[in-house]
Amino acid sequence: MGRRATTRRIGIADVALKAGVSHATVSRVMNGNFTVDATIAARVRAAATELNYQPNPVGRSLALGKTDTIGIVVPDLSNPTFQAILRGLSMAAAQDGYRVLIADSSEVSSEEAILAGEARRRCDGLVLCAPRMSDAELEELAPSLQPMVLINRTTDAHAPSLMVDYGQGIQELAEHLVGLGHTRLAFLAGPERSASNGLRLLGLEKFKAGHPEIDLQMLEGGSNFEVGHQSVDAVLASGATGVLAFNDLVAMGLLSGLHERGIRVPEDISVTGFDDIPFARYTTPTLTTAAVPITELGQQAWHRMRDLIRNVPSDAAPEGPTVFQPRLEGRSSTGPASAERRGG
Amino acid sequence: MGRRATTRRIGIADVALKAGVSHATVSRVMNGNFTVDATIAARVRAAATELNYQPNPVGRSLALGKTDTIGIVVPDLSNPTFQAILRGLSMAAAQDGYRVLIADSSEVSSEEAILAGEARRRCDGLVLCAPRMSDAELEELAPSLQPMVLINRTTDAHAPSLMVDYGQGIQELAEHLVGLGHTRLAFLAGPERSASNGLRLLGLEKFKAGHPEIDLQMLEGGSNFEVGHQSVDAVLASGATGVLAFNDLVAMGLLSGLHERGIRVPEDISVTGFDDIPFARYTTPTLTTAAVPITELGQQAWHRMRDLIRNVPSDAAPEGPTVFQPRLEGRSSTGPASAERRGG
DNA sequence: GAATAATGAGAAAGCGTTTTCTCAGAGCGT
DNA sequence: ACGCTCTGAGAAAACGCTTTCTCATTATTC
Repeated sequence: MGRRATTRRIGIADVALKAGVSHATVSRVMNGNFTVDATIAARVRAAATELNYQPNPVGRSLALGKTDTIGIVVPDLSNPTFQAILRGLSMAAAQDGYRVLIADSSEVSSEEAILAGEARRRCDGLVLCAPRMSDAELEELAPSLQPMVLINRTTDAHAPSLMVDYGQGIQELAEHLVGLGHTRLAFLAGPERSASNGLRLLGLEKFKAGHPEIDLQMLEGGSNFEVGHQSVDAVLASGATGVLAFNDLVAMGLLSGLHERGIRVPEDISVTGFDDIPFARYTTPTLTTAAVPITELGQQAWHRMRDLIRNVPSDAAPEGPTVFQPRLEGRSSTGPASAERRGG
Repeated sequence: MGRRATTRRIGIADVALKAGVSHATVSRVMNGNFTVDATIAARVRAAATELNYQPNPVGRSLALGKTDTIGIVVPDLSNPTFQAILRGLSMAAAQDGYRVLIADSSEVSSEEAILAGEARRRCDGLVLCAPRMSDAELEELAPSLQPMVLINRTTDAHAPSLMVDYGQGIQELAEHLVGLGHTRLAFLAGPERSASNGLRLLGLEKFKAGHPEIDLQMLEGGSNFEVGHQSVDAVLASGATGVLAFNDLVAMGLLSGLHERGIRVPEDISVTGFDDIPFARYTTPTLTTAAVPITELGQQAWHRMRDLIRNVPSDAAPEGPTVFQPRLEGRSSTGPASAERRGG
């Protein structure tokens, strides 16, 4: 038997009693079923407002087999990128009366699977944001997580996938620096397990192939301020005049570290970020970066999810992953390579 | 009758059938009830794993009268402060096996009440983050939202409340500027409806009373980058040498705008922020601000909520609001008032 | 005016659990 | 050997809702 709450919430039965009708009729009225006589409907509505009746969503969910909630699994909620996706998703879902449940895996990829499964059971669908789990695990898990939408990840299992073309974006940034006369570049890489870092590396391979004359060094890194800030020495040691940071956060950390050393940006060194987070317009100097329409990505994630939930035939949605192209956002952290450093 | 899913999820009944026991026994085993014979328990567990049985949380919620979920209502998810609270709350709640449901009111205070009520019914409790609704409305709503925790807001209705002492913080920042020799200050205010802006104004009133010699001007503002960026003219026109921005975002916008005009910070003008968001350490110059332990605030919100849910006697928790004191974080965006501007 | 169709509302089953109630059977003492 | 307690498991109610099924009432038609 269920637990009896200390003060029982008022339910459909109370309204039915007060209006002198059956549970069924109350339910019908509450759901706008027009097979109910107008007089009775009015009486029920009156009773409902008088008792301040609010249907219990849990009972509703059980009967209807849906929760009007979707889950989102993110590796780290402190990352502005994931925050923006969450926001876009949440806003878009709210438009259609859906709520968002959060599951933060704290970058612990081993917990991700359990977390995802648990979240999925509470929701009508799941958005997996750049999952850190292996391809094999993802594919194995996929069936039990449907309907599911992937962000910055693909899988052979059938699931819509939204990708940002980080490879193309980083290439454009590199080309941008080359166009400014830089010949020695450095890439401040991101986290090992990050799929988006892999895409950047792939893009840079292509870039290298197309520009054998350019010296491009790979430096170890990460994804936050501290990493950028602590990389000043490595960057200077590399002799690069143009630095491609993994993302805007790293770039900002680097900018700050360079400033402390009295090294001028862009006069001495040019720096680029990635993502175009809102802050990038307001750094000093303003940050050249590759803009990712991240909020739109969250929105799109919801739209794909909605199609799945509503069972829209899959041929209405694109088969392969939807790819978002970053847009080069030239600002003042990049400039012509300085004459003296250009030489060596 | 409930909706029959296209492919029925496997339920407790399937496990019971396979193990040759009753629903009840399966439930007992799954919940670690030791009144079940070890042999039978093992058989049930085997059946469960073989069928990959996962209890349906909705059914569970209905029977148990709890959802293991709490809701958070925020005025704007794009605000780093609310993001940080959300993060702290989510992490802390996850520790105790609770999930967080998001309700973003998009600063529309009229929707807030409905949103809150709806979220509450889906959850075991509600965290209201700086609600924009009126005091009267909040108090009227409070009973139906219990258990509830307030952040940056109080109410006469009984509910734990976590407050940041913005008044004290802004006073310290102002004192800091005065200590550096500034005599003409300006406050770039926040949104009208924001309670935290009201607290800052109150603090500044006190400050004025204690420093009749200081010229403190109030400038209209807001809470984001753009506002700070667009306020450069107003700030310059005010003749102030020290500017108290509503928060770090506004300060960063201002910093950027001043930089574009070639006005040096802190040599020509000193600027302070508020909140100490992670970015504040990495602006150029680094931002003097009042640090708010915001993630801890989210954490505390969960702990208060947990006490309410577990029905811990209220005398265990403090009666009045818990107040968090901001800590002055002196960095390089503030410096001695310049001789030439100090005069006029 | 009687047979038929249309309308509207109640009874009850079902959603998937938990938990109380109940009772069969085992263990034990006398 | 009989009655007692105790253990363990099944039957069934409860959680709060939706919806099908069913049937009573009224409207329609020849």
